[in-house]
Amino acid sequence: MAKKGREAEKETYTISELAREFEISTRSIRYYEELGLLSPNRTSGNQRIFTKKDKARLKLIIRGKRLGFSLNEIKEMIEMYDIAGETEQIKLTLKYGEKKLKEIEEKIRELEMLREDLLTIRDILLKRLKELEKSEN
Amino acid sequence: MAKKGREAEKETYTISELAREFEISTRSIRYYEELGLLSPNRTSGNQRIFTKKDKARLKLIIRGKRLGFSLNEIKEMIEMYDIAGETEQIKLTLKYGEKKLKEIEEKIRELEMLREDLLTIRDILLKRLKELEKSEN
DNA sequence: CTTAAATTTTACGTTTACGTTAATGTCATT
DNA sequence: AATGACATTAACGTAAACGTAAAATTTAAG
Repeated sequence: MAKKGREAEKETYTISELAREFEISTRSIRYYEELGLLSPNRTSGNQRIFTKKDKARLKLIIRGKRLGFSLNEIKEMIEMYDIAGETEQIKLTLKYGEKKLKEIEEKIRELEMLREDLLTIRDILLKRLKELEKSEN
Repeated sequence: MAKKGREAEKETYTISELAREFEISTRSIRYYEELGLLSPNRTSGNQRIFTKKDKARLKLIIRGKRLGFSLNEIKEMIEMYDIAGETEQIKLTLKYGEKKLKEIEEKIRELEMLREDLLTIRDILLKRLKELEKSEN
């Protein structure tokens, strides 16, 4: 395979590069590896090397966290990405995936309800504000 | 005011009734009160009595939790419901509300992305499954 | 009134998700 | 080969959100 014309974006990252980019600590990244959420390769000197895949995975972890999933739940979801296995395994994974999908859709619905609540409160406050400013004249 | 024809739904609840209904522990409910998220009245004997309002509030707390908000964030959001105060206070509250609204909308977007990811994985797994079942003949 | 079931406060324990040293090793540059 | 910046593991510490057990009321039912 011929080299691409221009330098490809960048193929690997150190732990601190990723930490900076995602605004988390290196400790967190190591902790995610400890729990099995990441498995970066190592240099001859035992330092972690993160590929684009690792980076994408980290992004997923962070997104999951922000959405209120525990690291354990995130791990289970991530394992879906790694299924290479047999029919039965795939079926189980699919079933689990459907469950997670429903949970996610439920979360979306709940967020939309919360959003409605806040919008209502905003309206109420805006009205009260108008009246107050009226009576200030 | 005349009484309604039929018994109204039920006006008050004990701590264990709410705990059962929401499938949480009484400890959690007491903890939420400790943090100031709830302020139920007491009987003459000092036991908590929860009104419908308290119940609605608890529901909000639980929803917030499921969506990945901390109890502290939830508290701040709940305080918006309680604003009776002056113009400046209302303006601050409105500003904070806009921020929260944006966060919520961002969460919705992220959940939708996660949903897309899972749907993609599902498709891939379904295809792989079909091929496996084909080759089993 | 008595008793069982429910509730209260107090207080220490636990889990999750990291923070924070400490002691040591690696990499890049001079 | 030495210096400084970055990395590694190990280990103890911490905040949030409860769990759990104990001892003392309170309430509901008989």
